[in-house]
Amino acid sequence: MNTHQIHTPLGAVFFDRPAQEVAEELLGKFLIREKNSVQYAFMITDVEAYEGLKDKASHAHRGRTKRNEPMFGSPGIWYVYFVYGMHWLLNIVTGNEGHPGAVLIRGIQHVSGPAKLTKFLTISSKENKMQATPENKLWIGDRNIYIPKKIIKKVPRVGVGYAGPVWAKKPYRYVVKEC
DNA sequence: TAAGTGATCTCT
DNA sequence: GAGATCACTTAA
Repeated sequence: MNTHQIHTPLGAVFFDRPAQEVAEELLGKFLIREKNSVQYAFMITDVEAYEGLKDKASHAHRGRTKRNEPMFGSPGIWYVYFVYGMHWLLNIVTGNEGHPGAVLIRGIQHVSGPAKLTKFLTISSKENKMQATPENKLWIGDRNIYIPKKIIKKVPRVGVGYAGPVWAKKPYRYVVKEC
């Protein structure tokens, strides 16, 4: 394909860092989906970080299983899993191979809610473990937009009460404030 | 506020 | 193999 590339695709270098750092910087980046040779780009506005084995809210905290295996994989692959019998959730894997970490993409402009997002972009198990690259028709691009720290809200993650008071309260959800 | 829905994980 | 749980959404 010979499309004019206005976004720089983000790769392993960007994602091989702590999930909290990647999460915050993902705000203002673009989630890009290609359908029928057309690229659709949406600015990321809401994310959550899941970092390391110690994070009790993370799927990885009980160690490696078949389900959470992608979290232990190389930075910049997708971790897509099924919950509540009906929803797919999209995560990008962070940290080096063997170190479990991921950022849940909760919202893009005009689509709030992690399960609505995957439905809207037709994301499911097919994307699990795939590299986030243009070739795979689902990736994250940088259009060099700067989100001022002032308008980033840091709040507790959603639906993680089971993690206990300490981990449930960590402000690992990053949201771009509405203006 | 509660139900829907099924894969996954943790016990027996 | 059984039972509980779950990074959610929608309708009431």
